[in-house]
Amino acid sequence: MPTSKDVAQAAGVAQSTVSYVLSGKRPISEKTRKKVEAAIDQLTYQPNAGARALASRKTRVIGLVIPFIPELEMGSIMEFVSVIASTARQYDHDILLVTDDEGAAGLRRVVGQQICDGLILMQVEDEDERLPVVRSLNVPVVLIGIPRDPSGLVCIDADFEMAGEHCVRDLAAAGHSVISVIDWQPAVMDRHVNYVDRFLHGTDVAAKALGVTVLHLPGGTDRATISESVDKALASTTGKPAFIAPDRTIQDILRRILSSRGLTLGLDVSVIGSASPTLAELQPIPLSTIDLRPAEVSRRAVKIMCQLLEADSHGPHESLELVPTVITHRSSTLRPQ
Amino acid sequence: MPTSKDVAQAAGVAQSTVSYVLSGKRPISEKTRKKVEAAIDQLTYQPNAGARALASRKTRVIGLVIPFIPELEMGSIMEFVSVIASTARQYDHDILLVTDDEGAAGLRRVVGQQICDGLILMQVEDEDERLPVVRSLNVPVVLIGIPRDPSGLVCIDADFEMAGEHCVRDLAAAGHSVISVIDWQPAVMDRHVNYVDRFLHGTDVAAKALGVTVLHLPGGTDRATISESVDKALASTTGKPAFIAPDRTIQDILRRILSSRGLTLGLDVSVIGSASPTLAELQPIPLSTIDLRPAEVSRRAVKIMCQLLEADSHGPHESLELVPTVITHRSSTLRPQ
DNA sequence: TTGAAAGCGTTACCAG
DNA sequence: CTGGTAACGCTTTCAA
Repeated sequence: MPTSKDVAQAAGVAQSTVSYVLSGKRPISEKTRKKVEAAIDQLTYQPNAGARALASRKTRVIGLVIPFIPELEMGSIMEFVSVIASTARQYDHDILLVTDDEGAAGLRRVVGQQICDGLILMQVEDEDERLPVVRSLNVPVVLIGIPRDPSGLVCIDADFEMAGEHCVRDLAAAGHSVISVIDWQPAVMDRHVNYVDRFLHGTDVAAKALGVTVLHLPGGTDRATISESVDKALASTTGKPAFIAPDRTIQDILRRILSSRGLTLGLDVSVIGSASPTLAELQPIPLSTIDLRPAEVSRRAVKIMCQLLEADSHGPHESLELVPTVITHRSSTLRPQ
Repeated sequence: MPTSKDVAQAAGVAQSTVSYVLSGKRPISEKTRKKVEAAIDQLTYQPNAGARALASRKTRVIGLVIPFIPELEMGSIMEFVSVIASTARQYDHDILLVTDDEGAAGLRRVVGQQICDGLILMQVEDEDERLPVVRSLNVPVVLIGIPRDPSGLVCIDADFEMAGEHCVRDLAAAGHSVISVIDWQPAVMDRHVNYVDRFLHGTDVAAKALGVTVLHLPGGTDRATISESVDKALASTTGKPAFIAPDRTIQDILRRILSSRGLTLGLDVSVIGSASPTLAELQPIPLSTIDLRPAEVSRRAVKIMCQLLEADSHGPHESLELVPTVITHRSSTLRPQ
């Protein structure tokens, strides 16, 4: 493997000049730049990351802490991971995976060994045990999710409250006055992931504003619970029933229950739920879809991180950004079941 | 941040001794080891990864090349990623994400800059454009998937042929003499991912051996295509129809089509397909499930990689390992739709 | 069993 | 605008 020394020799300049050509940190005459660049791609030189990190104290690597929760929708996590990784590349950074099963020790390790310059945490919970650690870590950290106490932290997430409002407004606009919200699955509820409360709060706010009734009914992974919830919903609705089902697994079960009762989605009953457009293409949610825009959230998380790294003013930062959610109307493309 | 020099000073030994205590590459007296260890955790010393990489020419990082194919089951990719990352940690390595949208250049970059010591490629296709690159890369590479020409490469994958055989045998044992295979979705078929052919070949082999008939019918993401396939299947079966649907998205559509025709899964019709155990839990596939054991494939891929890194005999290696698939019988837990 | 010192390949400062 | 050189923090060889 050629080194910058080899390049310098080949170009007949000093090693530092090679470095400056690459970094652009000082003016270089057109002539020597050409010479150096020629030597670089003749030798197919690539700078050694370790040496660079050692000398510059910057790894250009961002640690991404991925959750390991079997109950969670793996597909949606992957959407974050994938977008985060490609966005990082756009800012000339790489992504190192930090699995959550290493726990807080893992965070200390990657930061302590200076394997990465900053951390992005996914699936931040209300009272997250990792928070005290990251606060003390002295590197930039971006949270995807809003903990109960976000003070001193940089947080970003989808605007779940807006999503909840969207849903209720959309159904109210369609003429529904009683709307049933099927909760997330218990595994999610129990973890107190903060977005659940925000979403539900959004539905309540919109309900109050519009003078419609919102019923909160338990969800679950078994037909029985949801079946019961559907019973309750149908009993308390006189007109066409309306459902909000934010959890994708539950949407699926709900859809089957409704169709097994002979209710045609979009015709006899309205359902609205969250899904990314691509996924909605494959498994359409009837009527409308809330797009929580995971890709946009991911992109912004990386962008914020890279700005923090750029600035690297080592004082603690604090910010809270909510990415607007959108409703995608899909009624027209709806195929009756 | 404390350095090994600080540790050495605090322990009253040479810097090299600290290094040897950590690496265990030469015998250390109990006494000095104690002193050094005390100093290490008193200073909360952690070795600097960059410096270590520079001196030892080993980063202890493995590049994981993740596919970006929107049509693909994101959830199953995440299962690989997640297991690969935690297994790597067990071998004291980390995982760096390499997104496939960087293409072959990305591989050259991470290896050239010596950001990682080896590469694991996911979703290897029959004629994969990345193969010539990795062959020339001079670092250990492990492929998950079997390309048409695996010479000089280290490959590992689920034994899809065995999976195909399993399915046919299972259905034949249940009394079916005509079995319909619904193909993967076209997006997958078109990429010529090698496992499709292997799976289908497996079904044919078993069919021949057992004297049953296997029908190959087109799959897709739209109801119409699959609906047609179901028509054909029903027309050519006299007894209880049997389906094999390896693609998860297609399973879902198939299931809905069958139930909309009043066919109760497991009772009027047999369906068998692949699913990870967790997913099967949520959406039980009637009769049986083929478990392709992605976690096991992932673990072995990492293990092989780490063995190659250990050995680091720089000659090209070649091996081909198929992880046995299993059939999980789930009939007992089946809830009729 | 231990210590001293020479790299590893960059970056960045100090001169010119 | 460019060159020389001292770090950066570790590993490893050579000596003792």
